[in-house]
Amino acid sequence: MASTTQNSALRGLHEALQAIVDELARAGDAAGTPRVELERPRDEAHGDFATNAALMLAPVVRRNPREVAQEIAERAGALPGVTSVDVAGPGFINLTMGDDWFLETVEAALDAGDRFGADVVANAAPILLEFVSANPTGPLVAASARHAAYGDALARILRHAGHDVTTEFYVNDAGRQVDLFGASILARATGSDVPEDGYQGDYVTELAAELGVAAGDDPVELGQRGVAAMIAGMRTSLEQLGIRFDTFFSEKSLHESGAVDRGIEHVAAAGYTDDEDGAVILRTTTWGDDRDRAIRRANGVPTYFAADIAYLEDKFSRVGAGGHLIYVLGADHHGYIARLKGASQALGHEVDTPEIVIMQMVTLSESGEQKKMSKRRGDFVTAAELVDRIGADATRFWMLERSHDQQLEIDLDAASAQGDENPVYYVQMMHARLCSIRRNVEAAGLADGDASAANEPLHASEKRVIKRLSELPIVVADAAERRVPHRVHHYARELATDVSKFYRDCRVMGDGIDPAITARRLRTADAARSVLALALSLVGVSAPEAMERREVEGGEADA
RNA sequence: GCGCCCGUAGCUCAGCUGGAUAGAGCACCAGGCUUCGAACCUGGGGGUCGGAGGUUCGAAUCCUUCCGGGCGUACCA
Repeated sequence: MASTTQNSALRGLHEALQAIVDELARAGDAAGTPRVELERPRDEAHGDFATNAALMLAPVVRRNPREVAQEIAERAGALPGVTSVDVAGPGFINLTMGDDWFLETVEAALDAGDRFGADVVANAAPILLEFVSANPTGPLVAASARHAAYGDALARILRHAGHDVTTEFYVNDAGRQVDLFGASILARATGSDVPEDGYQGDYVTELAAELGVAAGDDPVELGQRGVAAMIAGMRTSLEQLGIRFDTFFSEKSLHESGAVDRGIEHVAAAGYTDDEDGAVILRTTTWGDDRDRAIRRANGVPTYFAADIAYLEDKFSRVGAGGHLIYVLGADHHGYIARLKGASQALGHEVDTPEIVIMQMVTLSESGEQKKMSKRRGDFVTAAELVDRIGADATRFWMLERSHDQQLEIDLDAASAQGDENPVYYVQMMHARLCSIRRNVEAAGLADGDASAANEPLHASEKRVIKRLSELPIVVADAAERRVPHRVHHYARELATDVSKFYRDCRVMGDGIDPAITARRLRTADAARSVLALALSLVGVSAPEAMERREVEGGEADA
């Protein structure tokens, strides 16, 4: 059982409110019980937290919302940490918390350390998470960096939330495209024309030189060697981003092991296929696909989709009963959803698995102009170039700035800037500043003061930081359940902003500051530092203890 | 044609499992450094949440429809 320490005082409050509502729902003979929300009111005058519990419950028990609110409020007022409750508007319940509650929250965050908000999911099923899976016929492109940043952050968040996660990269090292790649390499090496639909980029020429290609080489074998080289390069690019996959899964291995043939037999034996002029067709329209799909051609060769079926079956066997599959696919793959889910059911699995997340496109712009990207023409920005230009932390931070179902445009001018335009440095700076405060307090020998002797109320800015800290477990749970790592990115920025205000209003040490206040504020600063570092780590961004001092621009200010 | 995603401030976008006066960053204007890091902070201007209907006590959020943009629609991989 997860301890309340890890789950924070806020989660405890949330659960207590839910319990009150559950009870009133039962008492009111309601069919179900609504899920109540606990949120931060926009206006701080409304209290520290607010809940829509009464507004949710009222319709279920067919009573007046304000009346229900009054009833909930009476009970909520008795909850630990709550100092006052009031009912406002149509039936909002506003809660104000006492200083003790805030101080406990700080201690809870410090006790939990990097396990704060961990193990928050109820059903921690094992998850096999596949992402990137870029075609190995070229280098990793900048767009793939979005998939990489998203998938890796999601894996980190899911693990923190309690899931056992395996990350996987599916390598399309089989089929016609690999042969075509080999033929393109050979053509580049020998100076002949690249085949139609072949790969044109300069990287192919470079690769040919690297591989020491000679005129008589076998294009098929060259294709395999080329793929191996591209995968090695992708691994390097991913590692520059701090991303390491648990497994690279070879499509070719499915063909070689006979798994593809077995998959075809499996769905055929289940009675879901038709023979069409010698080809084997899977009736995916049974499950909502807009057309049936060939899995074996008339010439006997299995299609790409047949390998997908075998891969799906292999994944199911590895993740085990109760396990869960997540595919992260590009927007240009949305047509796969129906057929993949169809294949899953043809194999006898449940409807809602595998889960497919569609990532929208990302584009890069510079000087107000969008950069074109075409892999065939070889005209693209690689992930490695992007990282060289703006750095790994900025790449990951920017790639996670937006929801995955939103198209994203990254302005390279802003992303490579060292100043205000670049929020990643703002967040890191706040972390460095908190580290600096601790260093200063330690140097002054004030780090071990008695915080409990502090006898003035907490400043609003200090309370605001602590409220934000208390929300991390909820943010993690939400980001994990809804597969939205950008929530954690935004959380980190909000926390950084709160830290900045705390820094402004609550000097930790200095002349005239009571040592007890110094001790208490240092606890808050330490907790904020710990949670900020944790949030950054969940999105794969580093939390430096110090940053290079930035020189004053120009210098003519004094002139 | 059909299918999926999107349309919120000048720009890039949060908010979308319905709730209080629609937010952030950037850009713009005006201020602020003798003390823990100014990569910062304070204030200001800027919105028919693409349009129109509907459901609801309440809609940026749900439904219908139209308009606009992206992507897809292979016995390619």
